[in-house]
Amino acid sequence: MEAAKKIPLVVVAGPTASGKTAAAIHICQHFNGEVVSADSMQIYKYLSVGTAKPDEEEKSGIPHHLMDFLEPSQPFSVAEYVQLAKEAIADIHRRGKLPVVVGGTGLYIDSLIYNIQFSESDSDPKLREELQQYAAEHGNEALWNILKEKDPEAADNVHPNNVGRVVRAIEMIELTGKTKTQQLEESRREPSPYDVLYLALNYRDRQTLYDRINLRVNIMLEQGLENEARWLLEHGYAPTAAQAIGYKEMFGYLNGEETLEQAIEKIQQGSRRYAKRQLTWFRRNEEVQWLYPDDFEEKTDFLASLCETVSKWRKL
RNA sequence: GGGCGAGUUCCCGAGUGGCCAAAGGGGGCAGACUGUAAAUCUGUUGUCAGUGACUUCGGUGGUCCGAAUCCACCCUCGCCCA
Repeated sequence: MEAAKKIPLVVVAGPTASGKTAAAIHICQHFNGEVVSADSMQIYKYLSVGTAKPDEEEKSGIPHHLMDFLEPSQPFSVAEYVQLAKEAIADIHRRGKLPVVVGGTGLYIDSLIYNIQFSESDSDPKLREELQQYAAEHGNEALWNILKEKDPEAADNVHPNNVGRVVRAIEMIELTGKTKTQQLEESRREPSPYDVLYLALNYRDRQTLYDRINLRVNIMLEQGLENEARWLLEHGYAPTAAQAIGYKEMFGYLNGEETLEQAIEKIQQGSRRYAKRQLTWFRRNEEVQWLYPDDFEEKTDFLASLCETVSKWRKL
């Protein structure tokens, strides 16, 4: 009903190595768009090969936002992402262009497009430390029981072994005086300012996706993943950046703890498992429109079909 | 040619007469997910049928009420002696 007033926005999601980047750039070229990255690792500078950032040639002159702007020594969070992405989108829209949100970080995408409100207070490292310690000494169950008492509903939604989540739920209460359950509810009160076309790429044949992943890892190595990993090791990195697949596995090799072959295998396997988790995330969202490149003989046919989907949506 | 050791479910690996469809780990599959999210966590993993049945532990044949577990022969691999 209010759709006309909302900001139109296309999301191109999907698992790693599914072809999101190329698809998004294609959309931008045909619909006068600009890319807003929704990737928790491409935000970092210097981590380029390993995060599969598009190079200048691939970008084809399309502006890319929220990519390649943060030092690896800096931590980052969803809340910050949403804040920055909102600003970027508003700016793109103001200039009469179409924002195209591209990435595989489901949490970032959904928090952004469903307009999740994050509370002011964020985290308390000291408290986290204490709670972690408590779990280590008394058991995960014991810590979980504390949560169960303060916020039964939140407790029922988190497994005792997921200590990080249990800690955060308790932290939320300590920091704000409100339970996680309350805060979740409050976070969804603001309606979304966006009119979203939520696309996600996938392959009908899982093996095709896995083959693409394995191949891409090999290419990353040829393109200098090792050097980027070495750079990270020498210059230091925040816990956030330390999680990036490709780098953490290379550290073992660089330290002489394992062979290059072992590292490569781990990277490929880690990437495959990551892709699976991404699929689980996007699959549960009924709003997502799935697109399957392997339904088409030629890549150009797929891209044409993609444009058609976007066209139809724009005419609504 | 002789001696010894090993062959277990997708992989590694426990199991040495019943409590074994077979520990544990890996991998696979499925799921959860609101300030670390490329992270974290959960479930499941012989087949079929809903408390049961059926096929499996290199092969074949035996012993036994009963075998992955014992015996015989055979095959394959590893090490040692020729």
